[in-house]
Amino acid sequence: MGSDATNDMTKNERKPGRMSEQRQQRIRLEISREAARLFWEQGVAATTGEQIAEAVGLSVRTLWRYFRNKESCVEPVLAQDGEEFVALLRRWPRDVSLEDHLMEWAINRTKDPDQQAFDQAVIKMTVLAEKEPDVRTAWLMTNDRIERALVEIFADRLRRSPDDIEVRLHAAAATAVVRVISEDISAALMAGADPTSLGNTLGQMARAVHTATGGAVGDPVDP
Amino acid sequence: MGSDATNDMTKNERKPGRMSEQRQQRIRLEISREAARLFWEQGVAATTGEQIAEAVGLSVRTLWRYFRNKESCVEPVLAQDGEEFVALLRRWPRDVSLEDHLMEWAINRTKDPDQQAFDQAVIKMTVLAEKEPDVRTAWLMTNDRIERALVEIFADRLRRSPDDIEVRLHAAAATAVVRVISEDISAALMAGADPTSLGNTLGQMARAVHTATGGAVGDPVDP
DNA sequence: CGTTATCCTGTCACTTAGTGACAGACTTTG
DNA sequence: CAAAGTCTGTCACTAAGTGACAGGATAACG
Repeated sequence: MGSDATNDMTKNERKPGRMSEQRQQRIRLEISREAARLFWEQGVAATTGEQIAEAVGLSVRTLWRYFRNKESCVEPVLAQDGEEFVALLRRWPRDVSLEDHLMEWAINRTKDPDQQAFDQAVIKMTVLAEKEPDVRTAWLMTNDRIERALVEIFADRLRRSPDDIEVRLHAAAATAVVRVISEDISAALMAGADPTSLGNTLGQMARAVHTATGGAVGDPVDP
Repeated sequence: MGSDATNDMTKNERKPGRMSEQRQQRIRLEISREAARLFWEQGVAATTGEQIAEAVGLSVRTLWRYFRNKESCVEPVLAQDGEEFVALLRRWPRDVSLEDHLMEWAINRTKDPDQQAFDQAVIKMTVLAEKEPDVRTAWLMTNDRIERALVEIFADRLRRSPDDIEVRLHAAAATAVVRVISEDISAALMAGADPTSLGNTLGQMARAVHTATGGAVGDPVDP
């Protein structure tokens, strides 16, 4: 007695037949890419779940096991940049300003060709989100998740509670301005703008976050 | 020639059998109330379109003519407070601060009992939006529309273009903080908080908007 | 390497969401 | 009242999404 069997692992309980988290995500992303392609080519309404499933090589039933509805199929693609941004903020050193941190990242950033092709899909979906309501809901849900992540990150950085209303306000405002700038950049790139001016837009993001949080987030803080 | 017949009205083209805009909105609101009630009582998934239609006394076909899908049925209820807020901002005099304007409105506000019962539904849906993904998408879409309205309002007040990125950033940040405060208030009221402290929260909103816009929106501006 | 416990997946049958077409009731303008 | 156009319900239909079950795949363990 006193020992809960099969429960003594510290974390990450991997059971016999379960497939790796990584592989799950890969499949979700694969589905998302195809869904994004089809949505772009023929519109959301004209694209059926069957088409998406077929494009990926899955049964329709399995598709609905990975995504609860058609719109959410594009979320992994839409979340791409946001996740990267959130991951970047998690590594944000306390003694560095946001602008410097983003800039340094922009410089060290590697751009493999596969990634670039993928970025194209992200841009397309972000632009599509302006017009297609179903894609827009997916886009807004994605940003909602980013906001929740930022609450944690900001709380940590400001040494405040994630329940603190001010922290939540800062996270919401920051997410909102980052979203708008993303939309703006996507629209510009789609219109054929020069991508080399991207370093500038990261600075713009940093400044926008600083402004939208009333200066609370962006400057270095004491360790 | 040179005269496009049936097109010479200045605006508001009313055609023979068309019913008034007002009546349309009333029906939408009626549907929304019933949908909100059912969603609250039994959850979204367990509520069918047929149930909503029956509760209102419409055929299912007609229900789908008023709303393109199930989630969006609650949008009119969720939009209630937001629309009021937007209407309030439209009447915001240039020589008055946001805080003063909101406060004055709070004082002159009449509270008839039917309205109060309705507010209860708004609060319930706002709280429900925290957990139920389908209601959350509706809530986010509602706030997205508010944001677009704020772009126009801010552009007008700041005498800038609605396409100006800064104006859009201000609108996005402002909408975001107002949304978070709304969620906070709703949660508090649902938990049984005293509604008389509401005057204070309007001040909080005004200050949050001022902060989130970097001080650009909130102060009086010259006429 | 084989066993075993657990999963992931496909098939099938099913309910619900949502749409197109058409006919009749209704409503506003003249 | 007449005319023109809209709103609504009925019917038939497609597509979205789920529950149940059986077989194949997979990771842990010996």
